[in-house]
Amino acid sequence: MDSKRKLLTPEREEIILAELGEEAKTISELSLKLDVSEATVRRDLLSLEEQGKIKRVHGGAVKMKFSEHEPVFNEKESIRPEEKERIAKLALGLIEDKDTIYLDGGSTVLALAKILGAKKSLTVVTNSLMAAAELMESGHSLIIVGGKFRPLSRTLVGPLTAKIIETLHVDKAFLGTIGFTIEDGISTTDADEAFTKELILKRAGKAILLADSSKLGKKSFAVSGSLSDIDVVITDSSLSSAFARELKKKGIEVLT
Amino acid sequence: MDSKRKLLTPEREEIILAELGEEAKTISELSLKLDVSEATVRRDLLSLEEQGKIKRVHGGAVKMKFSEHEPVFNEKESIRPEEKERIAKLALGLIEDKDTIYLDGGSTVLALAKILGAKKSLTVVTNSLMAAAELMESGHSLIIVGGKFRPLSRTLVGPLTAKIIETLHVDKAFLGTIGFTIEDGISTTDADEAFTKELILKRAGKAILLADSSKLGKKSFAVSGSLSDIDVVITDSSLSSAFARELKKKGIEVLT
DNA sequence: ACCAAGCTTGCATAATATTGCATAACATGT
DNA sequence: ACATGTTATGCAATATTATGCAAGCTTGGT
Repeated sequence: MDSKRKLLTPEREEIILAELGEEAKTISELSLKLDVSEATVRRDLLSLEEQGKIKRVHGGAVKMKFSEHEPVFNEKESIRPEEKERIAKLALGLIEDKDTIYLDGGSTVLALAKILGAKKSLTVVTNSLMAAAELMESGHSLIIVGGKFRPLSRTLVGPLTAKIIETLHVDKAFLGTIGFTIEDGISTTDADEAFTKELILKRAGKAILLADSSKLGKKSFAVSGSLSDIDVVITDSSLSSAFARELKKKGIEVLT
Repeated sequence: MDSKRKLLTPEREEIILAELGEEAKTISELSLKLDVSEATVRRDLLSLEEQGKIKRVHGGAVKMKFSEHEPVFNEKESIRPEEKERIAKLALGLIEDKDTIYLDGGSTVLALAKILGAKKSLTVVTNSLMAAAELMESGHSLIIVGGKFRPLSRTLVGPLTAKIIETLHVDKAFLGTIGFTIEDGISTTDADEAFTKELILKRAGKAILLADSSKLGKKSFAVSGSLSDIDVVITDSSLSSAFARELKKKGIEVLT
């Protein structure tokens, strides 16, 4: 079993994933198997956790359980699943254990909700029933913002959402959007939806926009806040460099 | 059982869940099986309870009835589906088109949510995500009360629910319960849940309790309001006539 | 009211994680 | 080939977490 040749990081990660496929493994088991120090195994596991592929626990790690629970709210097919997933993984890297975060509606943010199992002891506030369904059994503390239900996005929106949002503060807010431009910032098709987004922008320590590049430069009907409310934009690699430059000029961090 | 190495926390938890799937287990049984101290078993059980997966009882633990893997819509594990359905139909008769109603958690109220399609232009306020899922595409206007998510009942509970409930008024509130006695009225296992029930009782024109006869005379931990807050009780036919007489004496309408 | 069994809490200890740092391996440009 | 900066790895000191044990309190049954 033990090959002489030294294994590269991605090879080790592959093996780790395969091992974890069957059952949980301890650090020492993996260290022995891979013939590297436990410190290195920990670093590998850390990296895999950042990618949302595994969950570290005291003493070892387990594979992420794709909670294949019943679709309380059945899901529509998302258009670019792999890009959304990549964006979600970048967003995951911004979250620390014990954070209080806000999750907005939209399929990209939903992709983030699905991999939140990699973190511990989060307090998640959301207006998205899809995200809520995803997190029901995550073990994280879950707070749902009340309000009028908007069937199209399956989110809670409108003036009533202010009642709860205004009493809370979140460390990081992850928002989705329909359109995003330099001039107007984020915009959506529904005024109530925009209203709620604006509320949470004010209550968030850090506002993080998740938007695949198809949203950039597009403008929709109802505008929420301004560009200056956004701290970070996470998007995919087909972002034009001109757009990226503009954002950075405004002091917005860009991750791709 | 090859106890070759130390088990990781999630492994233990998984085994515990599997064991409980069959029947209730005592702490000492689990301690023996997992080869850890009883203190550790208790900590594991505590964690599982926080996740809403089990319920701890004196001497051991049992699996939660509303367990994660159970499909929401085939919630046939409800103990008496046909009686709940009959109760729901009676409740439906109290609802008029264009009413504003409140739906509480619990399987009996959920049965009512499932047949609300028979009515038109309702405004439905609820703290139950199960009911919300049911009504998502019903065409009725849907308002969800925000708050802390309680996995056990899949409802929103606690102080935050007050933020929205207190700004609303509903014509009729349909409540479920764990226990119902002449002395104390309705009672549940969770203080936050009780708190929210009490709130809605104050904001409802008419409070209607849906309770199959197994709930009557039973008393649980946390009491919500008093008997005088209830206007109507809908139950099944195996209600004792003595109990019915007591209720009528207090001015409560009884439907069976 | 009593007792035994079970629960909670605080604490000591062992196991595991994290961090900083030194070194080795690697890549890059000259 | 060499020097140089970068990354990966291992090691060790320190911090954190999990576990078991024991004292005191609570529960449930008689």
